[in-house]
Parts: sequence; C-alpha cells; structure tokens
Amino acid sequence: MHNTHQAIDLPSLRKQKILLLLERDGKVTASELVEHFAVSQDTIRRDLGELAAAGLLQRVHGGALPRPKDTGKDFFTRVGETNEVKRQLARVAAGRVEDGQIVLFDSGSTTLQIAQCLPHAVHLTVVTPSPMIAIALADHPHVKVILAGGQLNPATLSTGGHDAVRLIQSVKADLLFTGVCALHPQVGITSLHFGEVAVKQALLDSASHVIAVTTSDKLGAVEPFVVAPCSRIHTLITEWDAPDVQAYEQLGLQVQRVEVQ
Amino acid sequence: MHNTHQAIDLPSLRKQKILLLLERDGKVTASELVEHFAVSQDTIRRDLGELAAAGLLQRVHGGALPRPKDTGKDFFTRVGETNEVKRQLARVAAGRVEDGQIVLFDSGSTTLQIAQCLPHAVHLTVVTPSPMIAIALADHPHVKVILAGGQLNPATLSTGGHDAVRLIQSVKADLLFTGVCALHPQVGITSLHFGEVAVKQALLDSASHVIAVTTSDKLGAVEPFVVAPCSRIHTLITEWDAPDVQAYEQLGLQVQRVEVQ
DNA sequence: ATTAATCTCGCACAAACCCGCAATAAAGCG
DNA sequence: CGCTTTATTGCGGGTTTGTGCGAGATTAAT
Repeated sequence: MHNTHQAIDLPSLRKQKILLLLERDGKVTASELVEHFAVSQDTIRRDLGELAAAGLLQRVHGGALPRPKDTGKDFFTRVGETNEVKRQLARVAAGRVEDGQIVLFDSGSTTLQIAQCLPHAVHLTVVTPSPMIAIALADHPHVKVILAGGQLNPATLSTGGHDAVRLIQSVKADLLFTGVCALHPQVGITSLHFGEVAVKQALLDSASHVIAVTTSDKLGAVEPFVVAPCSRIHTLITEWDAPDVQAYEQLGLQVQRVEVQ
Repeated sequence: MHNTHQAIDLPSLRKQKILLLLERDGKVTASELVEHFAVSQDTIRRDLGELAAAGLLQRVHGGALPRPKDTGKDFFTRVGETNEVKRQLARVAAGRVEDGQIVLFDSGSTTLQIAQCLPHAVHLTVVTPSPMIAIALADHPHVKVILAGGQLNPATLSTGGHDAVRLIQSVKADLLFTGVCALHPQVGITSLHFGEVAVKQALLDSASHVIAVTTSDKLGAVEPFVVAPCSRIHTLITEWDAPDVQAYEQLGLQVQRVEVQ
C-alpha cells in the first residue's frame, strides 16, 4: 500500500506522525517526509525545527534522528532513584521482545524499568501481577495489559493469592521477565516474602522462555523462601563484572553480560 | 443516506457527536465539522473550545485531536492537579467509612482522592478495579487491598472483563464509592466507555450502600452508555451550588451538599 | 573546485483564530 | 399575555498561525 501523498490537514497531527515515523525507522529525511506528506520542504523543515526545539528529536543535516533520552520522562520519576545500571540492563532486556508476543512481567523495580524501556512500536500482550507495571504500560499505544487480581502485598506492590495464580496459570506466554532479588547457583531463586512464592512459581510455569535481570550484587545471595532452581531461567542478563558467571553457564543458563558505559 | 447537512438543534448533542467522530477517526478538522453539521465556523470553534476546556479533547490549530493519554504524568503530580473542590468532596466522603467495613472503590480521579483522604486509624478491606487506588492505599497501615484482575482499560485506568466482574460479584460490601462522570435524573448514570459498564453494574450490585461523589458540572450530563438508574445511588455528595437537587431527592436519594470555600 | 542538495531568512497570502456585538429563540416569571 | 433573562448562533473587525516562494548562504559530496 502506498502511504505517499497522504493528506494531513492538521499540522500538529503531522508532527505527531513524524515522531512515529522517526521511532519506527530510527531516522527520517526531510525529502522523504516532503513526499510522504505532500507538503513543501519549508513546512517540513519548520516542523523538524519546532520538534527539535521541544526536545523531541535531534535535528541533523537532511533530516532528524531520535533523541535517546526520549522515554526518560515517563511515570514514577519518584522512582528515579533507580540507577543508570539498572536502566542499561532494562534497555537490553526490553530489546528481547518480539512483535506479537505474550509477555509476563513479574513485579519489581527492575521489571518496571524494563516495561518503561519497551519500544513504542512493538505490539504485545502483557500479563502481570504488578499494578505499577500495569499503569506504566497503560499509555503504550500497542500493548494490551492484563492485570492479575487478588490481594495486594504492600511490601512488593504485587497481587497474590489464589486468584492471581489461577489467572497466570491460564496463560501460555512466550516470555517472562523476572527481576530476581536473590540468585544462588545451588540454592536457586529465593525470595524475602512468602506470599510471593506461589505467584513467582506460576509465572515460571507459564512462560516458555524466562529472562532474569539482576544487578551483580544479587548474585550469590540467599533469602529465606525458595522459589525454584536456577535451571528454570533460560537467560540471565546482568552486569559485566558479575562474579561466578561460569557457575550459571554450567547449569545451562545463557548469560548476557552488559557493558555499563 | 446523507449525513451531511443534517439538522442538529441541541448543542450538547452536537458536542457529543463531535466526540464520537473524534473517537472514530482519531482527528477532526473544524472545516469538516462545519460542513457536517451545517453551522458556522464560530459555532464549531466554540464547541471545540468548550470541549477542550472540559478536558474531553485536545484543541489544535485547524481542529482537534483525542485527549492526550495521561502520558508523562506522574501518579502524584496528577493528584496535585485535582482542584480543591474535589478534595473537599473527597474529604467529606471519606468520613463516611466505619471501622471494619468492606468498601468498594470504583475507578476515577474523584474516588482516588477519597482513598487518599481515608483516616489512617480506620481498619478496612478495600476492593477495587483501579490499580491507581490499589497503589495509593498500599501504604495505608490498616487497609487490606484486593485488586480485581482483568484487562486494563488505558483510558480509565481500570480493569474490566469477566474476571473483574466475577471477583466483584463474589464480594458483599458495606459501601461503594463511585465518582460518576455523568448523572441525569431521568437517564441515570451513564459512562463514556462501554467496557466500564459491566464493572460498574457489578459494583452497584455488590454494595449495600452506594455513595456517589461528583462535582456539580457532571449533574445533568449524559454520556453514550447507560449504567443504571439514579435510584441505585443512596447518597449523592456534591457541591453547594449544584443545580436541580430536588429532582434527585424526589427519586429517593439522600443529597449532601458541601460548602466549598 | 565544482556541483547539487540543503538550510536560513524575509516576505506574501490564505486560512484559522479571538473578540465583541447583535439577532434569534427558548425558558422563566409577574 | 407580555416582559425579561438566558443561551445559542452568526457576522464583522483585527490578529495570529501555517504555508509556499524566492534569494542567498551553508553544507556535503564528487
């Protein structure tokens, strides 16, 4: 289908679409936009200029490039305590999703970061017990959010109980993102909260691929309640300087170490 | 059949149709509306201006775009945006709860305010389809929060669907707080979103006492989808200068008007 | 260095906008 | 019934915004 010569009568809508094209393709050229919207070069240049002035993109000769800081103004700036390390890991993890997948999100600050790093172009169905993540993804244009119900655990901000487990069990997901708070080669995944265990186990059971994301300080730690052995994790995304990585690789995990700037 | 040049006499009806057109097409232009309704440009401009002032759409040069989804708005900054009137009403409503009760909270900015005004001393069990309210009450020392699961409606930030309805139906609550967005003596409670209707009806069915809280501008308004007749509301808390209060009292509602200073 | 594409700047025109005013009609009231 | 009040609408101003055009400067590539 030909999108060229598409009639746009609202200037602000045109600018909005320019941003969408930029997000989809990673770059836009002025001449390409001129043909696409059937307007003069000056109009496109003015649009790009204003968008750049608003800080929504970076202007370059011949077109524009995305502004990498884009997703930074999202919700929960009060959770801005999250350091740059977690953010980097989350960005890498978010790149693992593929269009059309059904994805589980465990609760946690790390997984919340992943949700906020999801590309705006991808179409997903997300199932999560975390109201935080549900809200964070509510404005995503192409993500359908399904929230597991049940009693809310104030400490973890995650729902639990029989209802939540049953809903998660009724899902056959392609992917699970979990941010383990303690991972030990022999003991496995452990948690500080007993109420979380059942939900986490249900999440692990319902996903055909499990991605755990964690900072290196959580590796080798042990908490009171055991969730599952390490072998249930397929991919572990962690920092470059993570210790004892071989122990996990020998258990069959694919370990991806991320270079933090 | 030709829709063009159709005669529209009720201004409010025309504004409703503008909203429907906007929802259908994702945009409306002023000139297009002028032709569609056969009125002058000024009339359309006034309509769009009032709709924008009411927050129902975003006004742009040449027409209007759908209300920008609450992107970038932090959870707590949004709370700060609510005016003092709503806060006063919420404070009054929050005083209605009694220790040990099971309370339902509908979704909405007004009910969120009520949740935040709850006295810290009271012991409650709260059931709600709104993740926002769930999070807001998570740090309350004596409130047990149960969140209804299901698909999240991005516009209302409320879960819906069969799961949510079933969980709500399984509760026998003492109290329901609902912030109606449109209440009309004859038409009853109406909503802008079809997906909300089933959940709202389930909430009404599960509570033995219903308290509706609304600013006076919502009284007399009508939205496309009917939820229930006014008689389902037991107590209506609204502003002092609310119009047509007798109409609601004659229907058996207890109306509490709050003096806003 | 030369060429072509792109950018900047000023200008003109049309469309859209804002404001105040008057005409019309519906609703309220003595 | 007649009057006022209010709401809605259309019209004429003057203003702002968006757009396209052309001249000259700048940039990137041959």
